[in-house]
Amino acid sequence: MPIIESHLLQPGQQQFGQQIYNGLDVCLTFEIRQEMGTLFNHTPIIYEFEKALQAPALEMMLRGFLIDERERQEGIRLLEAQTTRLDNLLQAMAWAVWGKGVNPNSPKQLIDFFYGAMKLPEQWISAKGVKRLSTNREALEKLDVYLYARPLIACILALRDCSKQLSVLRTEIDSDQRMRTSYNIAGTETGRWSSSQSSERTGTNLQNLSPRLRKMFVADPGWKLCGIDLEQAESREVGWQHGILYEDWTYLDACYSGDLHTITARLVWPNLPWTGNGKQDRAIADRIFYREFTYRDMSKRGGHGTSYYGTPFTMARHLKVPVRVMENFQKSFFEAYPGFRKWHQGIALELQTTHRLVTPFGRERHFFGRSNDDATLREAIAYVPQSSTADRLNLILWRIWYHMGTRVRIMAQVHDALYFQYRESDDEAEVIAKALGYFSIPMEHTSPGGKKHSLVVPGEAKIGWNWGNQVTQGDVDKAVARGLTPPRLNPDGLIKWKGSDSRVRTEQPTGLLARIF
DNA sequence: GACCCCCGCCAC
DNA sequence: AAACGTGGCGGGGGTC
Repeated sequence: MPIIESHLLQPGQQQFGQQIYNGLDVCLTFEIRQEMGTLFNHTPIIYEFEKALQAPALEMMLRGFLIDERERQEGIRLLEAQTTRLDNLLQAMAWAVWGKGVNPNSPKQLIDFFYGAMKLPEQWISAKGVKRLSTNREALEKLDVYLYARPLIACILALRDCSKQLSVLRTEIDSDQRMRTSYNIAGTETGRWSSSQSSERTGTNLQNLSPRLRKMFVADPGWKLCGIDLEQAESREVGWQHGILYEDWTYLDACYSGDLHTITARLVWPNLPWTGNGKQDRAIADRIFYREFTYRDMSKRGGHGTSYYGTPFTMARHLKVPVRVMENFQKSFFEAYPGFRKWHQGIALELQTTHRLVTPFGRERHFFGRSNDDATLREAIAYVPQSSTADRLNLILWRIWYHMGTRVRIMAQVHDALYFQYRESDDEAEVIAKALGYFSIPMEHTSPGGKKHSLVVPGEAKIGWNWGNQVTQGDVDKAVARGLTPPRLNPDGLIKWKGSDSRVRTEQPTGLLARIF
């Protein structure tokens, strides 16, 4: 709260009032810093690390990401046309039902419409101990069995999807055609960054863009984009915990095997005719297990939830399979990887005793929730792998920023992936190899028997001229053959880096060269 | 009109 | 009884 109501002052005085306010604010920060000195009984390594991250974060925030205006306008045009078409349909149907229109983005109106006027069965959801009527996607999909509601539901879900995408496409960008975000380095419980609209109130969160919206983010003229993901980062951190704490290396070994999900499928369903041959076993894992789900699908989607103490009930809902199926899956999964039970119990014990966890990166977190509450336990179980992955990625980001200097420009951070651009005139293979070199973070462990183990999380690089994935004519043809809506061509999009790229940029961002040169 | 909460939904 | 974690944003719709 400003100590002087700024609207009561003249412009000159207003500035003075804000200076007083800012001055006092800085004093508070200073006092907190002094107190912190007495709190640390060790080198405040994470605090120093986060201070170091300010430089690359601020650089990204100042730089912004170039927007291809033509692509943005085209996206808006297509979505507006689709919205008009769908909304006309929806309103015509709504009038037929209750003699007036309905707003697909108003839960209140939809509750009146579906559960009142149409008398469909009410769909209740419960969250944080509160039950409420819902018209979210899951609720509407349950109403989809009523044939007369089906076209309405299809329209509403499609319209929500359109409006969600339009809001991102219409986000205000800065006058230099760049979208800027504000990264908050210390904004989460785990050490992940958060991202929100910029300090000028332009731009938006750049960490939750759906893939089809990413195409409008493009490399600067003369530059090319590289994105590097951490491969199975959280799973490997989980496997590492099982190993260093309980000497169970089964899960980490499965991660290293090259196909975690097929290995899991082998362990969970040992009586299938596995051969030990990678290709043949993959084919077996790709057989249908239940409805459209393959054994491998179950291992992949069920494994992640089970790792984080998901209940059979929730996971069954998520995968849309009977609870019984998930119960059997979990039982086998825990037998296949005994480290999970020990790890979950170990964390529960830690919550009861120290209320505190420390990650392999030295990040300490105190848990203030009730230590016998399942919700607290789930937070704690997720903490170490999620936090470690954040610190791992940010350490690599810092190294690339610090050591590669002006050769690269860091563009974005998305929790387990980073994006930078490099000059098209540069030696592409060398730049990427150098960046990948910074992904090495050695962690070693010697088992009681003397066997050495190490944690390795490789980086996987992609390259292109915009942030979308490449879409070729072949991809379009494939979609048409399957009767799907064909995706839009994107020859300049990201492709997996395999040592070279023979492409040439086909689309130059519009109206920019004149502005820059 | 400013402010706030709820809802739904996007990402990793 | 509750039901897998971490975030941020826009629209609706209420209050003041």
